[in-house]
Amino acid sequence: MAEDRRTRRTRRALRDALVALVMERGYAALTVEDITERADVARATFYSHCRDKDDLFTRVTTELLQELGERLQPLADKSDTGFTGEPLLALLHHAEEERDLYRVILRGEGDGKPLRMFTEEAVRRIAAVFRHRAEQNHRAPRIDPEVLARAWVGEHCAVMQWWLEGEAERMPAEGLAELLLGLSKHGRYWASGFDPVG
Amino acid sequence: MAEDRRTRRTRRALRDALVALVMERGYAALTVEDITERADVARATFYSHCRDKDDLFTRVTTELLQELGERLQPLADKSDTGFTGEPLLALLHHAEEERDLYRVILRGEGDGKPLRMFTEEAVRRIAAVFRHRAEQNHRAPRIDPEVLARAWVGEHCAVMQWWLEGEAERMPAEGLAELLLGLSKHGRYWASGFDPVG
DNA sequence: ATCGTTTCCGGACAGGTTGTCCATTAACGT
DNA sequence: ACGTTAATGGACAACCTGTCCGGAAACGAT
Repeated sequence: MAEDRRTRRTRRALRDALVALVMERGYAALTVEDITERADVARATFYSHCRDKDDLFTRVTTELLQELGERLQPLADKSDTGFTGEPLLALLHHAEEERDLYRVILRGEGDGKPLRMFTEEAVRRIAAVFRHRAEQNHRAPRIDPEVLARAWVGEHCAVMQWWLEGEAERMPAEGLAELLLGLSKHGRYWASGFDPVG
Repeated sequence: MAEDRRTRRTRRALRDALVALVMERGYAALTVEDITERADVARATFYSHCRDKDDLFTRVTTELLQELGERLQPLADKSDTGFTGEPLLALLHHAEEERDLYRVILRGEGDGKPLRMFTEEAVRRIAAVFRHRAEQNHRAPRIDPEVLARAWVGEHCAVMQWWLEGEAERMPAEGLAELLLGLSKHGRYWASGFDPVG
């Protein structure tokens, strides 16, 4: 009643084939047949699982997001200050484990929907954090939490992408988390060793 | 000897048709024939100008980037502190004028190349600014200028996208420039009215 | 206004990809 | 072992692509 072993195998194979091939040739260049061939699955079978290429990518992204959510769940409750330290670190570790998939998503491969799903989800979470802060804080925020969240996500995605794309050995996740926290707290002027005048 | 009036007309028509149609239906759903039909140009003519759809989008993006560069050129020389105030404002005004094209690019439409062209160009410029600062500054930067630049671009693109996608009347470019400057200088903790503890 | 050149047109072409169908075979869970 | 469910392979029309061509039209320069 749970789930047929065959469907599990097929879906996994399609997922892996997709990620591998996008890394090799880029999403746009891929044919459904390329994917099924690599996955060692009949082309007709593909269509009994997904509407099309985009649909496959979307499903894979959804799975990833759900898995990430399950990891963040327990951590979000503990730290009331929001997305500091532990949750951020969990994200980075997850990205390291699923490196290729993260790379492919952050590059904006596909119709752009996967990246949009990822960022929108992130914006929702982070905006909630900023709003939460605003509540239990005396001062009103200087900038709309929604905008702040988009800024946060934009910066973090860009840096994460740089981190994941690096050829050489990567900086440890802990180091990157420190770096990002520093940026959030003090801004880029501070980070560049520059004294703001204005 | 300059350029044939016909080619100018054709290229412009193709460019406008592309932008309009991507806004309406999204890049992926477009056919070369859709574009030529909207542009009122024969399909064969399209191929005497561009290799394919992606090529057209790439060319359009190149033009935009060049135009932007020409506007930034004179300003970059004046302000030695780098990308503060005027150049940022010029960027925002340019984005406002070419709103739809900017939107389409920032959404990551196409094969993602246009967005990559845009961000890579931006990273180059901004990284140069951070390096320049590092030189004529006593303290060494706390974070690699390259990373700092990617963070800058990620944040700014995200906020710009939010700004350009807004349905209602937008905040004036001057206001947004202030906001972004504040983020660069003081970080998001400051912006959220939150006192960094660590 | 004419003339040589360049671009545009429109129609046709083969090749590849898509998404759907179906009858048959194989694997599954119980 | 049995009934059910999924995978297979092959065939199908529809569509889109990129390329080619001869003829018509627009161009810039004289």
